[in-house]
Amino acid sequence: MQNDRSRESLLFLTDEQLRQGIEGMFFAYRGFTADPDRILEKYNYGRAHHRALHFINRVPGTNVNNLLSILGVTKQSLNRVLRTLIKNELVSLRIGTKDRRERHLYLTESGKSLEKQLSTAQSHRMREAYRQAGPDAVAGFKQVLEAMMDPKLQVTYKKLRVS
Amino acid sequence: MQNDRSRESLLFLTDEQLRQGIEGMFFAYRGFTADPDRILEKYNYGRAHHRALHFINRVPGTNVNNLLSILGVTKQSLNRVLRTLIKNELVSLRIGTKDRRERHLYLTESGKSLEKQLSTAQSHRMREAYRQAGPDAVAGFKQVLEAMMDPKLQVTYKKLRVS
DNA sequence: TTGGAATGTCAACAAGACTGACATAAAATG
DNA sequence: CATTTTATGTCAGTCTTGTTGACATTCCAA
Repeated sequence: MQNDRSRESLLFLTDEQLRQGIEGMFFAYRGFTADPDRILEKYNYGRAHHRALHFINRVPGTNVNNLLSILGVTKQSLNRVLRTLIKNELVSLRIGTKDRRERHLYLTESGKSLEKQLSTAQSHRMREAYRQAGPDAVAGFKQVLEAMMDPKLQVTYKKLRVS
Repeated sequence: MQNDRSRESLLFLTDEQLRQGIEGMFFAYRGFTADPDRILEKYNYGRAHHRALHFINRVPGTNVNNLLSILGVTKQSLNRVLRTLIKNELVSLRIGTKDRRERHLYLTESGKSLEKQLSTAQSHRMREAYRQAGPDAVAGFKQVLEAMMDPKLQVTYKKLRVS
């Protein structure tokens, strides 16, 4: 049974198909980041700033540790980015009421504005790609992406979906 | 007519759907690079080396300019990587016969061996994701990826497919 | 009260991208 | 033949984003 399924699946998974997937991810990711990158450049920010803005917007009031586990970088690395964003008043800190060690992160109005600008640009390309490919393709796209994630990130991804 | 199509398309393209796509790309790309990254670390190479190895393997005998346009980096940046790979005898140079300014790049046996190791690891995850998602999903996945690329890279991508 | 967790900060470093300037060789062109 | 353009390499310097390691502060919890 297991054997039948494997054999069947392997039939359409040629090396060529896999290679196409690999190169597809590589080239598509370039497109995926190209538009926000152009905007970020104007403000002298980088992709790390974008990612922080995106997820603070997605999970307002998140603490630093949670953001760290989503972004998968070291606290020192994130801290540098957050320091800039706070200094420039795109992000605000609120000390936790329950646990006062925790810093809860929020976007300020300017932060929301920049995040909106970035996500609009990125969504525009995504929307166009979705439109060209059609609804069925989009469903498949998401299935494959989800299956490609590390299990832990898959959980993180799904949690974001629910909230 | 244009209007009908737009309205219809917009129906399934909620902000939530687009956001999911964005986060999906972000988390999936992490998974996509995770396995090769672990191997590269052992040899003190980075993603840039992997990309060079991948495309030299894909287009044996490519010249530097062609590789530059595929990778989308500066020659200084690529040169640093190539220098290391040539020094460590993973890549070999041959001066062009027709145009002797050109350097044609090839993988040596050790180069092929490392490339194989990396692509095997990366393909394994891709294969698993494909298997889990199924053939239809894979077709959709590729359609969306292709539509997400910059037009120029789309051409590059297709050229690789043909050769 | 003491240990540990959450957070922040400083210093040092590396990869990998960038720009700019310059060198060389060879092809192409007037 | 002289000049320009192309392909490539290299040096120097900068930036972003990641890393480790060390250490301080705050404060919850046993």
